[in-house]
Amino acid sequence: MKTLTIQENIFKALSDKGRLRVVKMLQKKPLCVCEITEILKLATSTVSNHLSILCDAGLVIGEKDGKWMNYRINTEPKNNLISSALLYLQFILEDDETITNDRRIISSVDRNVLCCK
Amino acid sequence: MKTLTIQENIFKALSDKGRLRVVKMLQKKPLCVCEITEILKLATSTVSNHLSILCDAGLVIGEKDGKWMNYRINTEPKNNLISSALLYLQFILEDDETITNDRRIISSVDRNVLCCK
DNA sequence: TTTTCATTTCGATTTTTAACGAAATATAAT
DNA sequence: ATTATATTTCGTTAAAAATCGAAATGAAAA
Repeated sequence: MKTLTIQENIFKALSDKGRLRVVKMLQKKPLCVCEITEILKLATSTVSNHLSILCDAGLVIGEKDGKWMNYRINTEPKNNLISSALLYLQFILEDDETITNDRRIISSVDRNVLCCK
Repeated sequence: MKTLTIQENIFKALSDKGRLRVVKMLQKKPLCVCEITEILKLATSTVSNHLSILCDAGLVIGEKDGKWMNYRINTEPKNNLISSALLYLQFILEDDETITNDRRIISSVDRNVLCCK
């Protein structure tokens, strides 16, 4: 059976506060796991899992970029349910305190400094 | 603190398959708890809880109607995030098997027959 | 006013989801 | 080749959500 899968996945993917923050960050620029980890203050494995959920929902795309994985908003969604959801996500939460703060941080950090320990 | 509340509630509210089905049913006509219970095949208390979550999210309105509570889609949302979410919900899942079947049932049942035991 | 009945609230249980650290993987740098 | 490091996978634990039945509520019907 298993109907409703696509939409269910989209809403489920967005029902987590952290994942919503990730989407709103990626709207500004692609990010790697360690950058997102630094901002969300979660374990790397947790962030990686969140990203795979967003990818499964079709909202986000992950691409290898040298040492890193670059995650970005899916710009060519197969499904118009996904593209309309992404459109909706573009204009919500723009003035939210957490979102604007997250974006301020990502615009000022250097991946090479942030990720190397 | 507690930012992201409104949107979080909307997505959380829609992240449950049963609640999504309720919204899609209410798009066709207002329904009482026992009608929805009959279709979702869940306990009355569970359905009542789902409805309160949808109401809290601002997607649905509950109104006393004689013996019953009528639940309907919120037609005058205060928030444009809610109204745009409701707009989005109008055109998704229209050809989904579960949704069309739910709607077929609600259009053919009589509340007075269905609810009196 | 007593009964009936639709709905809600409550308490408990089960299921699902989030989170973590450790280990595995894979790739770039040395 | 070996080391370093970014990410993923795995196993476990903790937190949140869904579900139920029973009891409470409240309004309509008798």
